[in-house]
Amino acid sequence: MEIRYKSVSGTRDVLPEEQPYWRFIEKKIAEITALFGYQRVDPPIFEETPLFIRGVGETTDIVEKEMYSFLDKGKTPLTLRPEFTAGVMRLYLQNGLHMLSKPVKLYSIGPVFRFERPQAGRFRQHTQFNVEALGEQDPAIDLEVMSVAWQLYAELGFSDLAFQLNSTGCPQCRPLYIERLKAYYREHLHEICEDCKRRLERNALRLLDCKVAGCQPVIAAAPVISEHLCPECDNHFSALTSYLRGLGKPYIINHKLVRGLDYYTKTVFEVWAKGIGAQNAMCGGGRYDGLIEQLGGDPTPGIGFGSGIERIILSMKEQGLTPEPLPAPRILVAHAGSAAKTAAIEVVFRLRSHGIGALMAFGERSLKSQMREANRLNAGVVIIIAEHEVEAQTLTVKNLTDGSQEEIPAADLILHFKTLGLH
RNA sequence: GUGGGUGUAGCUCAGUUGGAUAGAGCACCAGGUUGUGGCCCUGGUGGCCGCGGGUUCAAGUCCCGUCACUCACCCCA
Repeated sequence: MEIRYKSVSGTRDVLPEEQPYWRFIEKKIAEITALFGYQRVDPPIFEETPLFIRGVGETTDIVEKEMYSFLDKGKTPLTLRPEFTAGVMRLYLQNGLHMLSKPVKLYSIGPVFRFERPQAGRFRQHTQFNVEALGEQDPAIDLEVMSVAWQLYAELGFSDLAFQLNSTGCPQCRPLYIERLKAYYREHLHEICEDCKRRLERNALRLLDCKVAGCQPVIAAAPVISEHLCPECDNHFSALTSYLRGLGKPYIINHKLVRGLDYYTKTVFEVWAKGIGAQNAMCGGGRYDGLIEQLGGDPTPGIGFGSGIERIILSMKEQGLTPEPLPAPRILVAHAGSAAKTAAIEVVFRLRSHGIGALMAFGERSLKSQMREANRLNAGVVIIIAEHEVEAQTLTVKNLTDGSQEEIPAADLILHFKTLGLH
């Protein structure tokens, strides 16, 4: 066999063996969002390119070099969404959701696309669970949004979780802090790596999460943003942390936690996990109070997060967390002889029409082979039909768990299995 | 864009300092007496050894190139 076509770099196939993870996570998401009162929206996978340029930020890496952008046949510049937030904000404004009473609480789930070099826990197409709460500045909603993520991971079986938490300030206080940070770094220019020299001019906040060993002492002594917040941001942050303490949710204030996207203000947070390679964030998000106005709406606060499903699954596997199994038919119908095969087909369809899952043994193979198949498929019961059963108008029902078998009238088929509770 | 690692059966991998028809386990198929699974036994299907070039009497093995995958940096979920 010659493999002529293969999947595109950075994309992956989700095979049957991994499906239980996906169905389990989707089920938990549906339950938890319902519990918290979040409503699902599904924006399209592609939007006009300028939406993302404005929404994500012109100078971010995502916009500068990671977007899947193209012209359609009408020459309209389009882009496969690199994240959810911009599209959800567009959806919110265009459909008049901003006229609803606040907060408007929304979630989405689906693929996003970024042209990056793939590595462990990072793909060019990955799936995000995305939550947004719009129109509310109360720090209690920061807590609520974070708790959606928290509860999801907890119900999937994760333990010992802690939020990484920080505030990135607002347009009032952040620029002052950035100036302080830059001034500090200029005094230490000779001690930092080349990348940091570049960051100093392009994206100063990123200086704080450089991983080069030589830069660590400089980072450790750098000015800390939490000491440079304006009174409003400071109050917001301390209220949030007091709520977290009140609930007994562990959190770690991480002065080095910054977001790569321009729109974040005040609260930023991540949840870290093991088993996803050098990537540690299973979830990342924060507050973006200026974004909606920037996209043409009225000034509206907002907060949200994105969580990568593939990373959740990687981490579940790493930690040995198993999903619920998917339902599968427990009955296989085996047969020997052409009259028996016709009867077998009828039995399979009769079972299914009564909501009882059943599998047909295809082809004309030995009973032994069909029994092996039943075992492989994890069937609990095999119905055997051969010449004798056809003549006697009966069915042989074998229980694979204990090996017992009995012969029942063919007419009693449905009654028999309803009584067994196998449907 | 930069660096490291790896390319042998559907999957996980052996393959000794270059040497004969390229192997194992798993998976798949068949058989192990009349119409019956799991365990076990036997047999079978399945590989341009990533691709191209070079060195050599001889290349899966050595050299060069190339592509792919992978991990890490950058950045991010």
